This record gives sequence, structure tokens and C-alpha cells, in this order.
Amino acid sequence: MNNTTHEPKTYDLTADEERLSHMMKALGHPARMQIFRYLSENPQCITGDLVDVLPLAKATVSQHLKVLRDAGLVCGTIEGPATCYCLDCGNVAWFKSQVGSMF
Amino acid sequence: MNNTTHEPKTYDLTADEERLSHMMKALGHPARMQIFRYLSENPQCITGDLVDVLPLAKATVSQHLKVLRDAGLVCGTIEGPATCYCLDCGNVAWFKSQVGSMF
DNA sequence: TCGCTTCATCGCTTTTTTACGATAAAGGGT
DNA sequence: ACCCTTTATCGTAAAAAAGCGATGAAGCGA
Repeated sequence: MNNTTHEPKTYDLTADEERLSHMMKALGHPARMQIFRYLSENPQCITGDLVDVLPLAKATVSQHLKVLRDAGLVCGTIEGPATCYCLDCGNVAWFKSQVGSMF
Repeated sequence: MNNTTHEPKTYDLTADEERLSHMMKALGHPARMQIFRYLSENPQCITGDLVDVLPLAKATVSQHLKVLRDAGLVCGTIEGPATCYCLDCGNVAWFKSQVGSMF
């Protein structure tokens, strides 16, 4: 409402809210949403599988996967010459619960 | 997994998933997350209130509000010379339920 | 009607994101 | 050791988003 005082009251986000926003940003791109859904339906899949399914170059898919990894939504483990990706269930659960109790 | 067939099977997003991604993108910016939270705590507030609270110029806040409006998360009604903003509760509820049942 | 207030939009610049080809790293098979 | 497969990263170009001052529209009060 109207802030008649002259104190510079800020409304900064909490660390959790910032993390949440970061995750939202990661899923706020159609290609990454697709990757996320694909991983939820096809756990333990390989980068190449995503490339086959998406209309994007390998480098681009790799980049999107990095965004999802940095957001904590996905984790990839090196499996021989390939990299096996799957959802980070713990963080995904956290994400859901945060959204559920928002705000 | 491995798709040995040669059918160009695509994994397009559904309309709902696209809408969801659009909403996520809107909240995937710290300033807009702040606006969203502020609106949840201060319903029926005016653009100027947000400007006072955020470290951004009027034009920028207006632009962020438009993004939130376009995503359906917020709605603004003209109230005299001002514009009164509040959360679009219906769409917010839809958003939450979608995330809850994801995927 | 004349200001005053409130806000959205326009025009512009700067920054960030997206996308891709080319290159490099790294394991597995022969 | 050599090649083949699978990926990540680098460099770069194009597109999108963020941010702001200036301008204009629109209501309210005197």
C-alpha cells in the first residue's frame, strides 16, 4: 500500500524464492519443458535420445541440459562414453512443494 | 530410450504444457517473482506501490506487469486514473495444480 | 477548462539467451 | 595404438529480453 515513511524498505526475495525463480526460468523454455517431460517418461536416457526427439542441434540440446542441471532439476552421470540423464527427484519434489505453498 | 524406428516421432508439448511453460517463464525473473509475492501480500495495489518497492523505473515495472498479465497470472483493472492489480486466482490455482501433477 | 496524478506505450540501447558448426575430451572395442 | 561413438565446450551470429527516458492518454479535482 502507500509507504508514507521514508525508510527504504525493500522486499528482496528470500534465498528459497530466488532458487524457485531460477528453476521456473529453466522450465520457462519450451525445449527445456520438453526435455523435462521426456526425462520423466524415459528415465535414465542419454543425450542422443533427446537429440533424436528434439528439432535442435546437439550443441543446443547440451546447452539446455546444462541449464536444467544448473537449476538442479536434472542430474547427469557419466556412463562410459555417454552421459545418463535423469530428473533430480529430491529437488523436483522441493520445487513442487514450494509452488504448492506459494505464497 | 533408443528409437530404432525411422518414424519421425515428435514429442511436442500439449497446449497446457505450453501455457505452463509460459507462466514459468513469467515467474522466472526475480523482479516478477517479487511483484507476484507483493501482490499476494498486498492485494489490490497500484502500479506506483510496486515502483516504490522495486529498484526499477516505472516503465520497467509496467513492462514486467504486462508480462505477468500476458501469462495470465495477474490482472489489472482500471480504477480511475490508476490501475489496480491483483493475482488472477483462477489461473494461479490452475498453475499450482498443473505443477502438482507434473508429470 | 486547466492542471495534477497515474500509468501504458514508444523508441532506443545494453545485456542475455538461443542456436549452431567446429573442435576437443574421453571411454570402448578391435 | 587406432578408430568409432558420445558429449561438452568454444566461438560467433541472430534473436529476444531488460531497462529507461520521453511522450501521450485518461481520469479527477478545482
